[in-house]
Amino acid sequence: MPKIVNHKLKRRELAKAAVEVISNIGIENLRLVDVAREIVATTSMVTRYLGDKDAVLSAALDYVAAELLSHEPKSMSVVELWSLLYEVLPVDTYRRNHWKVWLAYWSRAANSSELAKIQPHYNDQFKKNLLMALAPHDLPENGLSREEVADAVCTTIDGIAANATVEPRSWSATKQRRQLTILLTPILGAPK
Amino acid sequence: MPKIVNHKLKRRELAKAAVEVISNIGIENLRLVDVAREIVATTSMVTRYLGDKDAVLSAALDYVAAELLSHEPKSMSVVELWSLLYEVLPVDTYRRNHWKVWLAYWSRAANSSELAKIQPHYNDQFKKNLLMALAPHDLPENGLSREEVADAVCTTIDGIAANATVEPRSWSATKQRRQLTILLTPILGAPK
Amino acid sequence: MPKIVNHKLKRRELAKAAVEVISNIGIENLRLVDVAREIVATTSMVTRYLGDKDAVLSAALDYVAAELLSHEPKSMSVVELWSLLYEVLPVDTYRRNHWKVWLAYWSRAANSSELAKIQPHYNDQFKKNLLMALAPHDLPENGLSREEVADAVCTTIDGIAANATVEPRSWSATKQRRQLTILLTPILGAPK
Amino acid sequence: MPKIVNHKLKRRELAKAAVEVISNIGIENLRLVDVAREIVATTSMVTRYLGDKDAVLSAALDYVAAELLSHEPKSMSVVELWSLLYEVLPVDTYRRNHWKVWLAYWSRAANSSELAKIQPHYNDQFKKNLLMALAPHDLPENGLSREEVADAVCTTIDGIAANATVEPRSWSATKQRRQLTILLTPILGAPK
DNA sequence: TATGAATGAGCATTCATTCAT
DNA sequence: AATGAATGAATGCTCATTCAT
Repeated sequence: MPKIVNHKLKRRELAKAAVEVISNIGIENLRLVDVAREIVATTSMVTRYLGDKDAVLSAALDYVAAELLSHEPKSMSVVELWSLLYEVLPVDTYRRNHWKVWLAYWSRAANSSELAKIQPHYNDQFKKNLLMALAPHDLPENGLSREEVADAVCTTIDGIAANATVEPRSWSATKQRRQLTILLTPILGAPK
Repeated sequence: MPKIVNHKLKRRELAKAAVEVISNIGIENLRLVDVAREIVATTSMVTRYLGDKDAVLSAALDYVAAELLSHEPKSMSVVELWSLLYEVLPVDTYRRNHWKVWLAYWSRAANSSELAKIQPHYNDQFKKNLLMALAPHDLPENGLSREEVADAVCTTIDGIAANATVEPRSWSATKQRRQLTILLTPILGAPK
Repeated sequence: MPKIVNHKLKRRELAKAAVEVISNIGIENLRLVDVAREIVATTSMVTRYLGDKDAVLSAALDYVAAELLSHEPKSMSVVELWSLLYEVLPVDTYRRNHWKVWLAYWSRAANSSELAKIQPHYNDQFKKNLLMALAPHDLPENGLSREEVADAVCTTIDGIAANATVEPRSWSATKQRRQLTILLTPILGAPK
Repeated sequence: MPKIVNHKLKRRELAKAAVEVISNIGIENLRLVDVAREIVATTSMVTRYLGDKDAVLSAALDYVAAELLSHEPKSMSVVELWSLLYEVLPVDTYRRNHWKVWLAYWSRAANSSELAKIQPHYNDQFKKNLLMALAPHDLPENGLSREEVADAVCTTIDGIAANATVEPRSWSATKQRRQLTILLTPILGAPK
């Protein structure tokens, strides 16, 4: 009987390698062979387990999104909520690398209806988790629907992340958190 | 006798073509020859006047940024300020195309210190204009520095634009403006 | 205890699958894995039972030739003879698929002495059957040897089949039979 | 000003090279680089002037068809007509090589509607020339339409050529001509 | 200055074959 | 006997770049 491999695991391993490569050299320079070398595999294995170049980006996105969505959906205190949001920002190399994958995705998705289909899936999930977290809280009286609040959170995070990923020098962790606080306090209530 | 060409004009013409191509097929698929064909020129002219692929992107970005910065820096009424911000959003195909260039830029700039140098230049200019516009106004009492206010504006616009460009279907012009209003009213004061 | 398989049967099964694939996608696009999938087997089984690509084509040819030669060699009436010839033509999808295998064979055999060896074997058999069928009949007085008659029959069938397989639209069953009748009546005598 | 090349001529030169390669190693083994080497060019030139692999076959077919159709369409004596038909057969290496291209075409055209479109074009032209050649003659009284006569000629030639190309050893020039005579005399009248 | 022919490195992709189990 | 994982050579095709005119 032949060797049996865990496909899911292999895919995950290769997806992680893809994240590494994309964040290091960028999607535009990504060669399948780079992804392969990252884990000492062959190009053929990349195409076998992940597929073509767009599929590689897809898998990479899936990998980083999984992390964003890794926390259990549950109601949480205001303090927990804010710390969750702070954690998502590209405040260190690790997070920044993940955001680079998002930027790469945005760029390609803008011209690929196939890829564009993917983001809503993750976004919806993230917003659903968010709404669950907010569930028990009284939000400031500002006449916003919960849906609008969720969108505002996503928007703000994306805006900060885009800038901070491209210009990490001028967007310190402190500055990122400060901006998040400025924009979302009126909507979520102060982090306190 | 050599033909005399207006370099500046030729560059601009080619840069516009580059914007067209990037927004149509994406930076990752852009070939120099596509840019050339857009205005019935040759590849050689693209490299002569613009340079390599990164330079083409640079020129395209310059072209779309020029529009953002086209309005005269001057103080303006609150109404004027808000309408300026509304106009920047990717609410129609034309604007969306311009934002696609920004997304392409973010993606590559995240891995090219050369390209990363460019954005701050435009951002600073935009923020300077913004501060000049805000100059005579009393902002809401919220303890923010003018610098922070300007950053918040940029951040919000970028966040909305990123989402709306990738998913134009679910981000109507109305929804974009509503989000902008929600996030910036506490900071700039109500548009009214 | 090793599983006992009927080699002959397995070969036949795979050969049939090869015919299917060749007539569907063409020999030039045929991948061993396609043949395998056709009967839910593995590539390894194809190579084990049939061999490499040329061997696969060989087996496919053998499969379709077997059908041509399936009728018992025997003397037959003129009516029977003509109906046999009519049946060989690519008048329906099934027959056309078989002829596609012959066309594929011709193409490769023209440059492979190995493959070229095969056809004479089938042709001789077919002609022998034909001569046996003709045995009791008085052919038209035209001074042809029996060998030449047999060649003429083969030639005519091949010529019609080549055209009708490539352009089924303009070669209806009626037209094929008509052409056969036109060309062979002077040689075999009228069908009726 | 750059060097200007005669595209038509270059295409023709490359098409000839393609014919050479196809007849030497077969379409299934044809690599673009082989075609290129044949005339000391590069792969890029092949794709530039001819296109992809199917286009190469197309061009090769066009080249050999041009020869078949090279004679001026005109009415001719019976003797001239027969000698024209004799000349078309694969009686020598040169002609056989051309027929190999047709066999390669048949094989692929059977599964490519794109390629299948091509043959009728040449066939119609050939038949038109044929009809013009036949115009002044009284054909044998056999109740055939001129169209049917033309088809019978094509069919016979194709049938002989297919066999003679695959098995040149057993299909001498004499045998080919003899077969042609046998089959077409009742239709066209004796060659004499 | 401008053209476009020619180059050739680069890369994704395909697929027969090998081999461990 | 059979599986299927892994390999890696092979190759079509792309495209920036060079260069002669």
